[in-house]
Amino acid sequence: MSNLTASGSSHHGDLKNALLQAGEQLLAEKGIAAVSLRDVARAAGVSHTAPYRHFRNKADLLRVLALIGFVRLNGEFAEARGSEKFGPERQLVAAAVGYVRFAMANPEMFRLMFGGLVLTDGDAEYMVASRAVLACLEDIMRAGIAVGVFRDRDASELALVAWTSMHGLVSLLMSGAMGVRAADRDQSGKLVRVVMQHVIFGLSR
Amino acid sequence: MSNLTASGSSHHGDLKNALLQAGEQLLAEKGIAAVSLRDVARAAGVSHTAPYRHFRNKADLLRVLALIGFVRLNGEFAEARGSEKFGPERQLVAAAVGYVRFAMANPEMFRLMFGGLVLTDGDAEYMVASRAVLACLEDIMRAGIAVGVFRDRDASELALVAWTSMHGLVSLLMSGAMGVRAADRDQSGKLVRVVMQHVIFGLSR
DNA sequence: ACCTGAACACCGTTCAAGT
DNA sequence: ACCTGAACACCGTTCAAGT
Repeated sequence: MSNLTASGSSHHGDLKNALLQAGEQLLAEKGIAAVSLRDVARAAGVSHTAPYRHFRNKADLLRVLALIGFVRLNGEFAEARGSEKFGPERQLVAAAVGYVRFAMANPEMFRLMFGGLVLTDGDAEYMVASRAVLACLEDIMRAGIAVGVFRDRDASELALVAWTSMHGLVSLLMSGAMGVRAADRDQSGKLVRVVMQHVIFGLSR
Repeated sequence: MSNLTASGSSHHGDLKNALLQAGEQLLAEKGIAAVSLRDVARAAGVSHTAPYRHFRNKADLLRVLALIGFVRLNGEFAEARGSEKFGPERQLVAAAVGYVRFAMANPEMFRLMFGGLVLTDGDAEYMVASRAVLACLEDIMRAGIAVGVFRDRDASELALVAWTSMHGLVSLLMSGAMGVRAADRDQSGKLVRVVMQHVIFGLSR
């Protein structure tokens, strides 16, 4: 009578991954506020107490989900940096565009990652994951300083400014505080470029 | 037998305000995730169905709470601009410092305002409230352009860059993604100045 | 008009118990 | 080791009913 709900064979070995997969899907579909641990378990085809074998509680599952989000975001950044035929400025713009694209494609994941609902104030894994994002930007800035296009300051300082700008832009865009509706993503591309143009101008010598 | 819970005489006329007041306090104390409509009603000394006379549902109460937050934030900005003896650059730094101070003093309120949990995707009041924040920054930028310290661009464009930067900084700071623990607010003051210095450099001619 | 109490369909979490 | 089912103390929301 137990309905094995789609999403492939799961109930044998790696229930943990099945739960995370179901969680990510529910997060994207129903939004962070509407995702319940019982729903996740249901979607994975197990009883609602089974998740407690693999996660301390609901917050812990969400925390791991956020970490997965950081891995995805890092991938987007790495891709931007990978296009080495571009100069540092264009790599920085590409990173910002990737940032926006990631947030637009996974809005609820983005909220989960930066909404502060998950944070244990000093969670080691979370800090490692988020620092990796900053590190990728630092690489770009360092290269730009070496070539002489960016100001000769601490690379981490410049990276922080860059991250701050693109994060603020995306964050405001997605919160709705900028008055841009969810449907108008085309215009946002232009917005990103305008803002990043100013930021790069400020970071350049 | 009904316990009239502190917070002054409320149960007669303006239950709506009493509920908002209780809501704001609970939000600050227990965090956005832990605030329940029943708790709010309890704190206001009424039954848990009474709030429905004044708010459509829980989300509606939270939405109004967020609007109150914007009023507070605007006050902080207005104060920064009010110090007219300062030039536009220092007014901008003052605004950023005020932004940080507000977020630090009301972290859960800040999350509520920008966390996207409340947004009805085009709520009129929300858009008015958030645009007022941008307008205040625009005034500063316009003044700076007129005096010749900022680049001669659209004031709204420069204001957007400024808002983006300070919001991103505060947002990352508070999410914990920057690895700064909640206790270290002193260092953040320095951080704000460093970032804003770069931003202003980019906005200046 | 404004508030209450019971009721409904949900939660997260715990725990004894099954294989 | 891994999962289940009942149980507990909560939710948000609705609705008939009271004053």
